[in-house]
Amino acid sequence: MGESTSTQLDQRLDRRRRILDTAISLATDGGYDAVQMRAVAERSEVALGTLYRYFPSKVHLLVAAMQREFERAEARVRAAPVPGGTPADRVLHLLRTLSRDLQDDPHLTEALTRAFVSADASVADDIATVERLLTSMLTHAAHDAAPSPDQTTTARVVADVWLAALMGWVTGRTGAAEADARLEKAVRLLLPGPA
Amino acid sequence: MGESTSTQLDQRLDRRRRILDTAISLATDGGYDAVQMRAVAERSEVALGTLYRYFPSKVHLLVAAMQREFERAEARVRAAPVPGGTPADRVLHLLRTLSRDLQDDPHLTEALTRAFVSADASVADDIATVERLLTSMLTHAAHDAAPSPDQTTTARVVADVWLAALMGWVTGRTGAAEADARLEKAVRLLLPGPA
DNA sequence: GCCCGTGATAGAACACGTTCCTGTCGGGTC
DNA sequence: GACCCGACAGGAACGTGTTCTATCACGGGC
Repeated sequence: MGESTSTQLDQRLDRRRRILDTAISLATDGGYDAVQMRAVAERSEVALGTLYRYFPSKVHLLVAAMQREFERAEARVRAAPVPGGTPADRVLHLLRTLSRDLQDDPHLTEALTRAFVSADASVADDIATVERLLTSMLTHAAHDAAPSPDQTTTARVVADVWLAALMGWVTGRTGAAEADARLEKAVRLLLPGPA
Repeated sequence: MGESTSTQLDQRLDRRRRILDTAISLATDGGYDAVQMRAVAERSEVALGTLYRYFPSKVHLLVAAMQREFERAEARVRAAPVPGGTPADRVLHLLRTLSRDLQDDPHLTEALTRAFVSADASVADDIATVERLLTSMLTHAAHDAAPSPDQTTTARVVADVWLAALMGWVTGRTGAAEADARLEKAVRLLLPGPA
């Protein structure tokens, strides 16, 4: 019975993984609009109702996918120390790494960003998790030790600016270069670095 | 003929004004979801196709409404000098005024914010206009003279944080008080003020 | 006076997110 | 072994943003 229970759990986890994989794949190919719930269900070989049982909306699905991606990114960040002499340098290095990853998959970035910004109160928990992962990466890059409340606030401000830059880039309002420049400006204003 | 031409133009402008009024009214009552294109058309007494001729999408419509609201706000800001002894104080005063206006109409704020963040490349121009109005208000509050490029960048960063705070508030992720606190923190970090 | 193009109207039609219903199956209970 | 229950498959149905079609009204040029 222990075995059969774990098999059921395995099936459930496997379905969930397949769904998230499909969502990421469709998003990578065609962005937010290409992640159509019927298509996700078909390619994941689950019924539409089952998809909705696992993720109660398209936004939930994509934010969950974002969460998984961020967890992997955070693991990578934790694995190796962030290079750079000052907190500002290290944070910028981290942000540039993230930006590069994102720009490698523009459609995926567009899909996840659109989902993130169109999340409503019902997704607040998942959004909070993503926010925590991001600020955690930032404070880890800025300071080795546990961050002070003040440093956490600063990290959140940086995250805000990053989100806004991402939005500007996704909506074609600002080029990648300008987004980077604005981000650098903000970080140098906010974090200690060389004069 | 001069008269008839101007009559046609008047009709066009009047239709546009009616549509925007309706959108604002519906948004004020019920937020983003209540601004349904069929309802806007009916209450504005235009056909659905006409509505789409004037505004090619719901997002365009709401961003145009946002633009009109911001133009009015900017006129008010320009009309009287912003009180406060330091740039930081003045900017915070302005932001608090704006926040109060917004919190007076939470549904309208939700509607306009959702539209703003779900804008795609086809709305880039209107979005840019809104951004200009906002940064213009900010630099006007911070400095009397024409702003330097550096000051403009700072204003944009403040605008980014403001947008992020707005999103957090709209999505129910952060309370109004916390949003205000984060904004204050950011402004004091970014702008010159009392030590 | 007549014709034509332009923009308006009414309404059907379509796309996709979401909900709902019905039947089926596998696994635990007695 | 019979039974029951919860989860899933398959698919219809619904709501709303968006598009399309058919028709009409008006104002300017011949």
